[in-house]
Amino acid sequence: MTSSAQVMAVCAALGDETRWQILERLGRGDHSASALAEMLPLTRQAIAKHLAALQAVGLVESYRAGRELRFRALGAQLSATARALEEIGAAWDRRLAAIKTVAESLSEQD
Amino acid sequence: MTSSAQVMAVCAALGDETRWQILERLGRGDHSASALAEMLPLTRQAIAKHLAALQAVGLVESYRAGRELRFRALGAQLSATARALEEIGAAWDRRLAAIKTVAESLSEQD
DNA sequence: CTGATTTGCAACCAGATGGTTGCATATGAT
DNA sequence: ATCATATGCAACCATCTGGTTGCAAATCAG
Repeated sequence: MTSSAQVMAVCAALGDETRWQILERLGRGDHSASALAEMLPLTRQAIAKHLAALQAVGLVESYRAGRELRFRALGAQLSATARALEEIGAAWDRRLAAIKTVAESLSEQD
Repeated sequence: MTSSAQVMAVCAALGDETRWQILERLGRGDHSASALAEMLPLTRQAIAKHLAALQAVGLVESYRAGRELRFRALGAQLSATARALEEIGAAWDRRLAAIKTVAESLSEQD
């Protein structure tokens, strides 16, 4: 189950340009904070903070490789969040469709 | 088409507790900023700002009803964002699966 | 017209957040 | 052992952002 608070937290993590740039790189290959710092116009520490934020909501996981700590993008969390949003959106649309139906049945009095 | 920047903007809008509370109310019925202010422990102006943010990314739309301005939750934008995230998540998982396959074929040398 | 209600706008404030620099610590290679 | 490289931690800073108050303007009702 994906709680409502979890969905919000993941969205908050995804609501940042820099974090998306990091995720785009990680989506194509694992990298350490230092490696990412060489690809992006940012300090390693700034990137480390973003990676921590992403890891906190399960969008990324880390593993040691020698003396470096590599990060990997996790599709599972993203997909779970997507499904939760899809459901909520569908519920909103169902409500609107129901209202429209009522409006149409009322206008049948013409 | 849903651009990458759009997805980020929608996520940013969804990354806020108060905004979710507003959306939850709007998901069950249309309301004006003033009406929402009576349901939530917030000033009307605070709510108006949030509604503007939600409207800016297409999660909500407004219409006049007499002297009040009512807001309605739009499922379409939420669903579109969900599909975009789902695709990205799937791409990440495909990459991981491919790597795993390579690893397995290498270990067949035992 | 008058009064009540609702929206709209601007200024202001405190705390969160994205980013930096600097230094300490750990680990791999020679 | 030594040197280079990578991570970890803390302090600090500027800006963004969520929220407030106050007031003006528009609109419906009597």
